[in-house]
Amino acid sequence: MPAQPSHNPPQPGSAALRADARENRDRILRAAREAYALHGIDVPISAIARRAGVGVATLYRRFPTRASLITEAFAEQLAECAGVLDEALEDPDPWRAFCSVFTKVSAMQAADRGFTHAFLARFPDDASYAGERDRAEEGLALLVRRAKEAGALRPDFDVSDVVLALLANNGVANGAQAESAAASRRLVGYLLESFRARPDVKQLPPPARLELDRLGGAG
Amino acid sequence: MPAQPSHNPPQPGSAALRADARENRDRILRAAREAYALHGIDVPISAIARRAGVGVATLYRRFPTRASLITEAFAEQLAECAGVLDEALEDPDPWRAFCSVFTKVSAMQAADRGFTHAFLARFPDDASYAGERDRAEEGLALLVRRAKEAGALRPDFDVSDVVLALLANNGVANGAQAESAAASRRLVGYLLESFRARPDVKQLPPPARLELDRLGGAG
DNA sequence: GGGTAAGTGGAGGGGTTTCTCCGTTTAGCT
DNA sequence: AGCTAAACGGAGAAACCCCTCCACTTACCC
Repeated sequence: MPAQPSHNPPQPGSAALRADARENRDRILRAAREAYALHGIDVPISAIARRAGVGVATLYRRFPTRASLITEAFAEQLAECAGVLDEALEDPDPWRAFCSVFTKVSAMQAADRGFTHAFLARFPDDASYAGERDRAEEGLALLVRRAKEAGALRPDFDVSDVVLALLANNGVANGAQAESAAASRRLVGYLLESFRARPDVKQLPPPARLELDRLGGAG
Repeated sequence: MPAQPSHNPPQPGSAALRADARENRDRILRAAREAYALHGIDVPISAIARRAGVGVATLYRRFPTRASLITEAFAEQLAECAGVLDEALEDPDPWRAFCSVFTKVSAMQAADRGFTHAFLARFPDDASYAGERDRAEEGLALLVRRAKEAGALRPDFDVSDVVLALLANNGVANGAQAESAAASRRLVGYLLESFRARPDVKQLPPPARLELDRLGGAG
């Protein structure tokens, strides 16, 4: 390693930063996550800077645009989602796997006001996440197919119904204020019950063409 | 009628207005409804004034605050909701009545982006709607009780689950952009199926304490 | 310790929004 | 037709927001 005088390990996103700058960067991300969880993504940049104890200029040097701060702040939770999916894909019981993903992601939505907006609406903007998104969609489709083949998930369930359910849960999570966790749990209970395969299936309205991108955020 | 020189009948909300003022008031309300339906309640006042062909000052004279314009603009749809409920209360089949209310209100939500926000969030602000709200809650409770007693609605259904379902549908309506109508129909289909009484009821998470007021809008 | 590039914070430009002030216009009664 | 109170519209004040510029400070290598 001849041309690398730096001796702090180059971590992704904060490589080759001076020690104080790195510290500030971390505090900004922490402050952003806290603020977004409490008040949603509409929190002004200045409020995040104040909470982090830095000036706005410092924030803007690390995160040149508002959207970049948002995507970075939620990268961790996005990874957690991917982990939930991976874990579920290893579960031998397809229905339990399906329930697990839906339940856990819904709980994350309910716990963090800004999560869904960042998760759904900011996805297409940043090309670096395109691969991860595709992988998630593939995994989800696999999960759904397995659950159907096992006879646990109703046959007319569409992959887009996952998005539908997440949007519905988002509406509850953002609308129910203090009760959002309990409300979300109950909605998930209802929805999982109707997703379950039954002998007397009734005709459903056709699925909507929902994509993970092209979704207008709410909240 | 000695002390009433006016000969235009005093209509609610626009009593004793000069002819041109009344005309403008109506055009403002029409413009507001159109704009809110298309773009949600975040549309700036100036855009509504422009669409109505009046100046901002004219708008502000009739509707002293932004919120007052919103409540007035949605008064009609609110009345439509009340009509839907009244109609359902006269239906001899309680389950059909229940489905009808949920389906129709959900369709209204999906058709009009700003509807829910105005409907839920603006309710408590204006005391004049308190009576109407109480009446709606009573009617809804009656509808739910009847449907349960008829053995059509599952026994552990809570009245707050109506709010839960409307919040969920709102999330879909606001998030699914162009597909919101189809998406909403499908969600309603799923939810109604899980609300229906069944022999093999599973334990649900407990209901959340949701009230029609105290709801943070998502919109 | 000293030099220097990297980092910092606050002031403010440019944009949007809600709401107000005030000089001008007009409906409607006589 | 003339008068007057009612209604009008546009400019702009006040409060936000996102983002940038620039004079000052500080970490880090020698």
